[in-house]
Amino acid sequence: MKNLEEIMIKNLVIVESPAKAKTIEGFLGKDFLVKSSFGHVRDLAKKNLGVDVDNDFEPAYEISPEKAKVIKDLKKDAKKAKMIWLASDEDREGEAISWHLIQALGLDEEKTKRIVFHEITKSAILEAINNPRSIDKNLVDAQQARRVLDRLVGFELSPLLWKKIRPALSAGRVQSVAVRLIVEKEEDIKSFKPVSYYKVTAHFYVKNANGQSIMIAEILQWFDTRQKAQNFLTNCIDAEFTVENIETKPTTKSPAPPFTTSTLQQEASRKLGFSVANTMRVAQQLYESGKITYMRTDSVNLSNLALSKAKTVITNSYGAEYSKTRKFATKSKGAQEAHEAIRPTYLETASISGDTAQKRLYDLIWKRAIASQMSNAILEKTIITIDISTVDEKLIAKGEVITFEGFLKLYLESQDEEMNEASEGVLPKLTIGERLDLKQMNASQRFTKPPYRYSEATLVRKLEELGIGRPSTYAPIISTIQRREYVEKGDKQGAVKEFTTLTLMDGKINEEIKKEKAGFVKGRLFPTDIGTLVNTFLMKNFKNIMNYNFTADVEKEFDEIAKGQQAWNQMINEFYSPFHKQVEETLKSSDNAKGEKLLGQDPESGKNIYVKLGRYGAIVQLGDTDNTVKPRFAGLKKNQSMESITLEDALDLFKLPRTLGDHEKNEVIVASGRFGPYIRHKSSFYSLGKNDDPLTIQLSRAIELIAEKRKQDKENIIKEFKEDKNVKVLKGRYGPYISIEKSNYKIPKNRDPESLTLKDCLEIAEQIKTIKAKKKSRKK
DNA sequence: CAGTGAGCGAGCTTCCGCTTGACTT
Repeated sequence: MKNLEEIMIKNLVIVESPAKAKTIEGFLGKDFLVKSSFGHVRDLAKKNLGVDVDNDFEPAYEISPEKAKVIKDLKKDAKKAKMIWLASDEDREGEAISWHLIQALGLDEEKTKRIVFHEITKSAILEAINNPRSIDKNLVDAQQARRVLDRLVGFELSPLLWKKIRPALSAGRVQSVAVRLIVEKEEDIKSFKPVSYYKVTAHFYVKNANGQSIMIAEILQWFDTRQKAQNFLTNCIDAEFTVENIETKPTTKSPAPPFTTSTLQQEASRKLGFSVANTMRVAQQLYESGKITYMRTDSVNLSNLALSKAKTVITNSYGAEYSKTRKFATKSKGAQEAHEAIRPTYLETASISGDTAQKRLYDLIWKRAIASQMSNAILEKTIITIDISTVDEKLIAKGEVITFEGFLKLYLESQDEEMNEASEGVLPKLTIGERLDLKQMNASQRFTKPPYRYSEATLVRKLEELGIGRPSTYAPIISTIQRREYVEKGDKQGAVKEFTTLTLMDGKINEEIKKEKAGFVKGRLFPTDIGTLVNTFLMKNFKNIMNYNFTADVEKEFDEIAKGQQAWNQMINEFYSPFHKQVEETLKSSDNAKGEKLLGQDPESGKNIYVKLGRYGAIVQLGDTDNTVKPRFAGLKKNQSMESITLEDALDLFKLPRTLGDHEKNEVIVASGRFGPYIRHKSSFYSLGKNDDPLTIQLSRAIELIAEKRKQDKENIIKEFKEDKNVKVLKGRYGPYISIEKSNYKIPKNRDPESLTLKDCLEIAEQIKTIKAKKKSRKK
């Protein structure tokens, strides 16, 4: 039976994703075999440049090693099929995938057809089958131009960094600009000078249904000095407050469009605290289990089927007045819209089974998609203007009441940063001309805020805004720039700030100094020394590549190629000739790219002290390298940076290592290493505590630390063997393990660590070693 | 988990965009 089926394959359809293949196969019936290419199948040669720059930029393509099996299987199926339908995505990359498939599979054009659809519905697919076309070579060429340009930029700039700064660094059209954004944000924050101002608010007693309450109004103008604020309050001491005007106007709020990759990443970060990578991992699980549509998309479009389904769901759950069918248009630069927006596959399914993360992300996607098809919310905004008899300034109270919830019943998009405290709620019923009874008036000191550092999600938003990167690359970009150590994710500490408040109450003005702790923010992106250094180097020598518009500009050219108005290798030539010259000139210039900076002279020896980038990070150097005497080096501390370190800081760093004295007839030395400050004693190492300062620590404290560590080590011993002192069973951070000389081995779960014999230990170690060796050889 | 850093200079590193898999017989 199985054989019969295989022989009778009439049609082979190739899509990009296996989950998609499964769905489509269900629509098409038994005459169609649907397979997946798993994305691109060929790429430029991994070694060397992969592009022949002397021969019209001829690309050297090879089947990606991890795709060898895919190609082998597809070849087998293609041989048996009467017709092959290439159904990769309808965009530049998708067109190229189809073209590469023809080449890699050696397909006969006579029996090959290209079809496209951008929603996975039966009707869309049948329509596609009925309207096949041939490969759009112009679109393929646009992709080749994109690919070759990225390779040339990446593989010429990176080696330049290896020579000029340090090995294994990288640069590219996308990652280098992402780093630039973060470096420049940090510069903006550093140069920011907060300005203080005074904001005046008044509290009035008012009557409402429950008796008495308080209404808050504020002066829209700010006072730039304390004196002006105080003068204003003084003028108000004997003032009368009268309702001058009440303005009420209806306004509406519209729902946000359904999710794209970028908006999903942002909202999951704000509402669920997910990292970009986590969001994508969970979304992939939802997609593979058929719960949501494709999660890498730049489109806000929903299929007609989804629109009508949403209408039914909303009408049934909330009533027809809550439904409003909307078509959203994509705004973002360079969007290619090969897919639908991200939405639940079955809109009638409001919640799913799965783990907590899956449930929460699904809930977010469902609410966002449904809300996007709901009516506007209708609000009533009220503005009450209050006259002050003694001054010109007016007090304003703002209120907002929802008269029809609409989509707000379900979902409201969050903001990235804390909004100004707009106390908008229900206002009391007042009449024009009514006199108001003042409880108190405050003039409170505020400070303008520095720019916000990027989080992963806000960086993605910025990149998308600039048209840099694609839905499939936002998460990898973020991990690349962190893996290269250009950028670090860290927390922003909230600093305590003092501010002045003046209060007018019962005819008197009181001054009070208050303290306020600014919010602690998690997961911000900070540039590292090396990130800053590489950015400075690239900005100096490759301003054109680093330009925020570079991608947008070359995209315009890719579009021309796609329209057949320009040959792709001609476009690349026009870019490459000057670019390559730039690279060669930069290589020649004996530029000091290690960021070396003279901090001053050592007051004792008069030798120069520099800060620069060493092989393992930033270091300070005492003495010059051209002398016969070897200079001294010391690494910077964790919280120091090349940019801000001073001569005094550097001199402190050279005070280590220090000898504290003798203990057990051996010297006790304190020094600073890769993992922070430590004590060395009898060739053993002891880390300093959090509150110990290596510059001031005393011998007594060091002895204490040594004793503590010894005690801890003893407690960690589960088992020792008299026969072989090198083998031990120990308790570690990740559970019990076997230590043999300097290597550690995890104990299998089904073994009891207490009862292991020496022979057992050696056997376990041997097993783990052979498994590891196998894995290594397979990787190669 | 390990406590370096120049110089000498083998052989290595690197891009962006598409997609998930993962050992045996």
